[in-house]
Amino acid sequence: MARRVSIKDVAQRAGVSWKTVSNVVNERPVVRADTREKVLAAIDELGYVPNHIGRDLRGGPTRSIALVVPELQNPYFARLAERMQAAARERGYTVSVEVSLHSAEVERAHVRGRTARPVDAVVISPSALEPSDLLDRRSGPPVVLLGESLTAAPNVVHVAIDNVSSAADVVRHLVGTGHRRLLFLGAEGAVRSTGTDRLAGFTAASRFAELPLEDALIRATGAWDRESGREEVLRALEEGIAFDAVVAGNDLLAIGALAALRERGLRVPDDVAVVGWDDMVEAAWTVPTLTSVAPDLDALVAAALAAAISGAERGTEQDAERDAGQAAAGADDSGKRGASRTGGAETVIAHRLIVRESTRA
Amino acid sequence: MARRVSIKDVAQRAGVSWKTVSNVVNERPVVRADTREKVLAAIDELGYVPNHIGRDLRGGPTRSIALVVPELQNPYFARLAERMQAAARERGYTVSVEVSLHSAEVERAHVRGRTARPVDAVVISPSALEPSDLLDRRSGPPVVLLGESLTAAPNVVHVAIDNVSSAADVVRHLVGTGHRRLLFLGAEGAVRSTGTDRLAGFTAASRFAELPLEDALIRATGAWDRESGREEVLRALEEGIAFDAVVAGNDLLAIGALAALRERGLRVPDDVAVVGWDDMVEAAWTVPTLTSVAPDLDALVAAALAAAISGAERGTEQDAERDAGQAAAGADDSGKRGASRTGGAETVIAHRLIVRESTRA
DNA sequence: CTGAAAGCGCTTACAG
DNA sequence: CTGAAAGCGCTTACAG
Repeated sequence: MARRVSIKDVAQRAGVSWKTVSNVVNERPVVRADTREKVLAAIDELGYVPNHIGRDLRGGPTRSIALVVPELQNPYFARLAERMQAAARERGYTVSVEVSLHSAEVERAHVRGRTARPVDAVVISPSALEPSDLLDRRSGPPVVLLGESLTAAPNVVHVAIDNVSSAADVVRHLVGTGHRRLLFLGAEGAVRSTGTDRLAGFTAASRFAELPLEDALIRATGAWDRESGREEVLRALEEGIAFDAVVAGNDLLAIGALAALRERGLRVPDDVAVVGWDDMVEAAWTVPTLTSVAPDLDALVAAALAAAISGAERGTEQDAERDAGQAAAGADDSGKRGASRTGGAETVIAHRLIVRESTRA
Repeated sequence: MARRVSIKDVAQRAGVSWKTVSNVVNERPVVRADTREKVLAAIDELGYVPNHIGRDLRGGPTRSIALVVPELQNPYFARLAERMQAAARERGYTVSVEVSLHSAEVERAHVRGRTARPVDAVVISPSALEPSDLLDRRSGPPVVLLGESLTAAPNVVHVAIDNVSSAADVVRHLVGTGHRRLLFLGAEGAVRSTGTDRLAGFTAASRFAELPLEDALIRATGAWDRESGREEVLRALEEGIAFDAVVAGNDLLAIGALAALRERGLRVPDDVAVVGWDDMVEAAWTVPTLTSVAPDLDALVAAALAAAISGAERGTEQDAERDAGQAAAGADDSGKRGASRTGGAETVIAHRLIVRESTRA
């Protein structure tokens, strides 16, 4: 349909130069009140919205952040995305939700800034990313990792609950309600991840409580979804492994466990207790309802956003410094930059165990 | 961190003019093979990704589509978004997922193209949008409405399952399994919507089957989520309304109904059968599992995307035509434009009723 | 307080 | 086949 209305249309309508319109839009205090009114009126009549593309191209901050999640099928990520977008909107930022579908390539591209549209920062819940992807990068936007510290790398910070202690909390709760043979669902490979940290906490606490820790009680799953959880619990049952509780790496796996136990006629929590992580909304609606480790989601979103924005603003400053430096004399400012980029900051988010029917004594 | 690598860096590295790089990137067949190789090598070494912002600003297609959904908390929308983004990626388009949180203002802004970054088309699952929002607009991107035809408007098409007949299918299934007092959950207001169409089909089929249709059996809910479904069923029960089946406007409401019935000691499906719409993944995991109307999601995504892309391409052509016309003589090309913009196209997506435990005889 | 200039990265005609 | 020019919408110095 008709052409988009540009700053020049507004200028013409208001009878001023189009640079003046820019001054009004950007709330620069140099415009006389009546000129300002005229311009505002014209903006309103024409329904003008500044085209951010012009600004973006101009350089400087785009005020946009990419949120990269492995999938949106997992309601935890869906909720996270929804909250992050709403919270960012309030702060004048735009969040573009990118679904990686567990593709290392997609994750890498974002982390390295190899995307068609530049952003000021990327918040990523990594799934296939490897430490080297973060260490190798010679450039790229500030990165906020949701979850474990894959590795310490410059310009990368982490926001996560304390997965090791939350796992210990889970074990304590289970031991306190009389369970001893705990099956861990969702063991993962070598790269440090949410799963490896939860397992580490599980193992440490189990050892401390002198619980059995046979290999057969530590189970990997194909994926972290309902069906994988169900299949792995069925498999354990078929193998004749005895256990009186399932500690699942997330709620989806736990829901699958619930289904497997029901299929085999085992009662939850009487025969087997079940716990998960994430406190998805669904956890309050399963039969029986599901005990789960709940991250303080508001805090998580706020911290991730704050880190992204501060990274974005720092990034912009640095660019300014660097440009200034280059313009001045091509000076080597590596010292200065190194200082402001010390990475490895980790924000720990509070969590609590929401006890529901799947683990009552 | 370091400046983004631009087309000029590549040109310098390859020892050609930067316009030649553009020719290579855009696969224009005017570049000699060895020049081309050199450029490709430089692109690879530098990790150059064309900055789409430059293209966007240049005008013409951005190859990006906005998908506006009311919420991501509803797993149906989350899955839709995930699929749409993946499908679009395959076709060289970008999908930006925008959560409106049921805000009429946000929905309106997108439909009118009053957004900070222009897109080629918008696919929207409207929640608060009114017919006038579509009729009034004098400009804006091609719109694909997911769901009912709010109204016939130029440059707006619809993609949806046949909600009226799917509701009739639900009633037929219920009558066939011996149910007569059906409670409808999720009645909505005056504006035509998914809910009103499902209710219309429900009402028509009920009348045809000579089922009771008292006002008390048609229930509105606060929202279309689990808790609203639960509350409304509890309310109906408290009012002493007798019913032997619940027809819920979506699966979330149905899951709430399941919980309410369980709380009151009613057995599903023996005492009360329950059906929903959407066939969310969760429907296969509830207790009992939930009978649901499943849209052919692949077809829905494909149709919505095809409609958006064809709208986008048509839009671009028109712009070209218009510009040409203006350049030539400021000719009035309204006739031409009117013809290519005839709106009101509706694509009907196949659906089927997935029968699960919540309605077995 | 307002106006004219330069430039962000790219593409689209056009000239050589 | 390759190069130089203009312009998309905007902001950021700078001049009047």
